[in-house]
Amino acid sequence: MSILFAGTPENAAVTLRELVQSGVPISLVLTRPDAPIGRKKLLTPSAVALAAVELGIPLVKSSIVGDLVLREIRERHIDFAVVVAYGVLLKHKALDALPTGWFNLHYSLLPHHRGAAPVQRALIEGVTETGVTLFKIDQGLDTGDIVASVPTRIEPIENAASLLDRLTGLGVSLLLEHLPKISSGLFSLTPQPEIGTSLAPKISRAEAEIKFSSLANRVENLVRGCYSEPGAWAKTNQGYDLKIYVAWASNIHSHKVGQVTNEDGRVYVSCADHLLELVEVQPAGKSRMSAADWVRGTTHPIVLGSLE
RNA sequence: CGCGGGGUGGAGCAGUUCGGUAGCUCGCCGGGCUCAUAACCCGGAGGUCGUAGGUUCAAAUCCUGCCUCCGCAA
Repeated sequence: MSILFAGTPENAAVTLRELVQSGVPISLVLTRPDAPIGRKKLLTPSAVALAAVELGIPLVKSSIVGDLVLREIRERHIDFAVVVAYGVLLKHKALDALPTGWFNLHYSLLPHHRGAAPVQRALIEGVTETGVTLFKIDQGLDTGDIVASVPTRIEPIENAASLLDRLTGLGVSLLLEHLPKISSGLFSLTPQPEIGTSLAPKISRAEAEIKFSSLANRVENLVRGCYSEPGAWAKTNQGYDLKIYVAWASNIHSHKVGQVTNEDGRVYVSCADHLLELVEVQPAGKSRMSAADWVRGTTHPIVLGSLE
């Protein structure tokens, strides 16, 4: 038995480590190539690449599953692949290269939230339930037949980062339960429902801009969904952008939209209906800080949002 | 050489344009008022102003190099 693991970001690396620790026979790891990161454009290996090296597992870095990669796969007699946030769409040539197929762990209850940002979208939309789905990859975007899934309730305090952490754990359990079945061929495939499909593309910076003319809990959802990347943000009347990392909708009636007020040591910004309490923010060019600290240092009244 | 903003007592900032012995809002310590308090009053400690050099009678402030944190863009 020989399994390929394909993935790129941190939660995929966590999954890889857990699987290996539990004795899953992973004989090859596939990840995206080193990418330039940050202002200095330092070529940085992916989290999965680092994990593979650490675990001593053969590693292939490629964003194209072409002949070179497929040769590696054949040489190692890979039976099937587990894909967790690899970030590359597979063509049929690649899909056909494995006898049993490629299986993707997706962080939503398919067919909801197909695409790159299922966790963030679920939070932004304010749904109360999501989950993890294991499915066999076909040529579509997260459209393959389902092996298994597990639902979970979204807690009111969760953000994209903490929810992803939790889903990662659920995903590992789901894999540990079903990989043996896939190995032995004792699994069944269920086509995804045709109704209820939705797409969850990556969150753009433009989408992460807060409109304080919307309801406070909608803004809160955006803040939670955008944590910590890309980070919900707004323009200030001081000329710089402010990222808002943690904020909670209150039931206090709002004043003038976008106006920042300081009451009883708490910092609020007015939305359409209620005040949103700001907890943790980051002015452009500064480090993250508590909203109280941010307000303490300001010398003029602050208004958030585009001044139109 | 992609664009840009910072580094000032424990925290967040002002002061830098027009050099001249460090300020604000908090926190902390002590005391007071109070049934009590995160409220109020009085007092106190705490800073080589990132770092190295230069200009000057005098540098947080002007000039040069370096370190470092961060936003945008990729």
